[in-house]
Amino acid sequence: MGKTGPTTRIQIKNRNAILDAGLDVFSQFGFRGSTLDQIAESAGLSKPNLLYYFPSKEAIHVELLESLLDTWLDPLRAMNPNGDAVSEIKAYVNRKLEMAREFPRESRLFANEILQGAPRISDDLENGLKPLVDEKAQVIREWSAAGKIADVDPYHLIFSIWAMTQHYADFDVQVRTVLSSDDPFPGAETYLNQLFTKLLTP
Amino acid sequence: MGKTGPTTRIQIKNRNAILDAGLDVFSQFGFRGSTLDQIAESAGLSKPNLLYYFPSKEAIHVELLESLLDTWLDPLRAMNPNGDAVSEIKAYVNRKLEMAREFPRESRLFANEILQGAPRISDDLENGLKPLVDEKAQVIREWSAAGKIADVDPYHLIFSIWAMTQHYADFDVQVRTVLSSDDPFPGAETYLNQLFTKLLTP
DNA sequence: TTTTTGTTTTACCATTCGGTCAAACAAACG
DNA sequence: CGTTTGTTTGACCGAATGGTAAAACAAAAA
Repeated sequence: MGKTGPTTRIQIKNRNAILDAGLDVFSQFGFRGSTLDQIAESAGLSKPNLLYYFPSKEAIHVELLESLLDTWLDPLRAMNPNGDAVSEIKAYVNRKLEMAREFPRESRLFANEILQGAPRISDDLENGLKPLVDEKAQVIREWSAAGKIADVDPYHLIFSIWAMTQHYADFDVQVRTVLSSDDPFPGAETYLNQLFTKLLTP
Repeated sequence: MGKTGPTTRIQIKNRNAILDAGLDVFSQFGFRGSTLDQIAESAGLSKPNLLYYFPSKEAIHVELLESLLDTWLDPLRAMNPNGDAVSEIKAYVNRKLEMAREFPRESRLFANEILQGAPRISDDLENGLKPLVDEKAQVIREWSAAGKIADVDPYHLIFSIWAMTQHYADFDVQVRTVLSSDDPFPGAETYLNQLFTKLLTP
């Protein structure tokens, strides 16, 4: 794969297989705990073949993280400053909860990276996540000032949304142990809607 | 160290140094991502010397986790069924937040283990954590039934307390990036007290 | 068909890993 | 003192790790 070749179908297929396998493995063991052999086997390729598509273990990890952070922030981006304040925030909560259910591996990949000090995406946090959060925090602050929602710290509000929704993906094992493996998501949705209704209603 | 020797001062000192170093390293890289050399260096010992006090890498990890889970659950145990319902729950929240501030390494060690599927403490979750949570959930349910707090799902209430308090330890890097390295804990305490007051007041 | 381009495999390498062993060293005790 | 007990070290081992080289193989273009 010298230069930026023509990108054959087989390349697309194998790169996707590798990224999917990498997501499986990295999200479970973190970067340092994952091995190329694991990823290769999970992708159905030999290790040298895998390294034909990606130059290194780190390259797979970085590509996963960067493409992730974008989609991960989509629900927050979608929060509409001109919509109904309480509904917008609750819709954001529900979208985040939906992502925790649909993409638990992505959530855990991200959690692993942050837990370990975000060595590979601290720049993206600073340049991608922070400005967006600042912008949306300002929107929330204005909603508060206008009396459309209760007066809450917008940053900690956002943190609490992240924490409670991602908890169901990241701490899945613990949650299911406590709930005896019932599907936690229906109950979580009810609880979170109740919680944010009470918190935000002015 | 054959048998259960007399436990000299030097043993106590070195075992503690190893456990502290293990906590440092494991909490940052997870079990598989940590190496004995890292732990040994951090403890100021040679690797063979370290293995004179602990039979294996896993033994250090298990000892850390098991001694942790107990103290980790202390704040929940301390929730008094005969106290004032709202105050008891809010006191629990504050104790948990305090632990996240005082013992972030322990929080991250635990988070790492759960993230990776809790391979080494799933038994303790089942036999230690779950019964306690069941017991306290029952207490909360009775508080709800007696009209002392609002009607909330007790399990998801507990999950949300865990999620929001531990978030400040586990996602410390992200939180500090967003807040530009202000100490997040004072704001967190205010926010969480506000949140749980609104949620729980009947 | 030949040639070129793209793909996969086999064999391999240097380093790091968890862990062992025996010998050296230190402390305490008689 | 000498001996016993407890502690530390240096040398080492087999397995796993991330990664490479070159050749074999496949597909398509000429």
